[in-house]
Amino acid sequence: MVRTRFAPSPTGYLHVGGVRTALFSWLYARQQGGQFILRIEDTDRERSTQESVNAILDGMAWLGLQHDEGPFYQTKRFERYHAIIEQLLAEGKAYYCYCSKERLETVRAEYKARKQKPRYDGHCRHLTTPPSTDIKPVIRFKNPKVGEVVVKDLIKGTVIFNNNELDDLIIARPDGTPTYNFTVVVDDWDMGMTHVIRGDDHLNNTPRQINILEALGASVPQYAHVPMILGSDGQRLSKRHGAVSVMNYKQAGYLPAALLNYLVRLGWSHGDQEIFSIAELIDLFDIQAVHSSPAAFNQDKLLWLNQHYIKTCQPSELAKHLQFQCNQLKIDTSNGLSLAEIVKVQAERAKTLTEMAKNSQFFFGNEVEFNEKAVRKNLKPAIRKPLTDLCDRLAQLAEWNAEAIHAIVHLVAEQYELKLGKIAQPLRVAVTGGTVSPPIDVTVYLIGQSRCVDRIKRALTLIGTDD
RNA sequence: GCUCCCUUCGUCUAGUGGCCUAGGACGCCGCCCUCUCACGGCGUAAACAGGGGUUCGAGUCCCCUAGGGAGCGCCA
Repeated sequence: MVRTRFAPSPTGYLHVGGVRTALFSWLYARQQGGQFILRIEDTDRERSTQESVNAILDGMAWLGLQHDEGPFYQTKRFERYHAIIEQLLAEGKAYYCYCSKERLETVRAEYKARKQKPRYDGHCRHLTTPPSTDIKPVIRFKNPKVGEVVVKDLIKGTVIFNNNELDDLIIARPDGTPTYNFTVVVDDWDMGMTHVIRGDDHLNNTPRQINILEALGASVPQYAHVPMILGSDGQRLSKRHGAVSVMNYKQAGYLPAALLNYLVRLGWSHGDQEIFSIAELIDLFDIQAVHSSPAAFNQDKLLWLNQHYIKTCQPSELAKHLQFQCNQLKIDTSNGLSLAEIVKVQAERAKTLTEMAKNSQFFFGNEVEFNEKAVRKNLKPAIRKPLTDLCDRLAQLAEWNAEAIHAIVHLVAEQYELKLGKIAQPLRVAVTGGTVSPPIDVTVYLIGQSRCVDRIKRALTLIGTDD
């Protein structure tokens, strides 16, 4: 049974890079009929917060990346870690180190001066009796001094590390709390992880973890180190590149399906296919086909995908998302107009739901805000008569539907020998306040008869008298 | 500095020795459609980092160089 996990540390928001890793992990588990586990790595008590935990949980839920087990919290597993540390100590596979931080720094500097990788020199490795010192010791793992560790990475291929490059890492602090490289190992082992899919910044940690695993007599999982995501400038993706937290994307009006589709195509592809449903991904995704090189995040392409999903999403479903956006923007939608109807006509003219909400404000409320420039340009004296006429005809229209409205607009245009645009655009400004909207007939139809008539009348009062 | 990773259009990518005068997508630019904005359709420009090998033949295999990145914590 395949078991994968996502193991973020709750020290901030849920980053899109983390989401991509989680997605890969989740897809692999789903595809293999395995299980996906969520683990919160909160051993850094200084920086871990409940808000961050919530952000992770909320983000994963929003994206629909459901875990089968967990969330497990490392802070609740300290007894287990202690027990393993005691065992390693007893077996002579770990030892107390009384070196001062100052000494450690000196040692590192010395290695550096000798053009070698800075590391611990194993000073306390063979101590048989504790030295007389006030220093509370840390506990270090006895890393093998010779031989090599071969990592058969599903993405990076075979990577070989020499043990003499590795030092004896600290597995417990003076206060007894375990450190990262140790807790992951114990957890992955205890939780039966068969595949460890994580960011490639952990590739260098892998040989140490494998050594601990072997000292514990545990089996070594398969590894897949996924490259990180770059910003548009080729640097590691960070806040200064814009939104990096998944919740930012929710707020900004992106659909989960779009984000997921975008993220999966960053480093993975299936021929020339661009659009993938979740079901297709579960079927087609191949962890071994993930690129070993990093990829840059491209906002424009995400926007394109988002619009694609907006255009293809069920109106009733989209309406919920639009409602969320309207609430955020404090747009009152309680005037009875169906959001699903609005969504149908606005889908092809919005890349995000936030944009859609903003561009749909004229559908709500009674009053409309007239754009000064649009009024000046389109509501000129010459249009007064045709627009008045149009208004009357709309007011008298017995059957209020887009076809009938369409016919009336054309009729008035012909009557005054105006090109359609010459009457449609002033009408648009009159009923929406601006120059941009869906086709004028459906726009007028959706706004409704009485409101349209009221708005046109008001627009008529804005026309200057200088003719 | 050391160890490890990476390198096809601006970006995401196809490509697994001949099908490549390198394909698709986003974006850009142009044209068409058109009542606005869009959608859509069509089209243009745009890349194998450099150098050596191997081979009849290399984007594809090997080596070197250059460039980029990660790690080298009592952070995760």
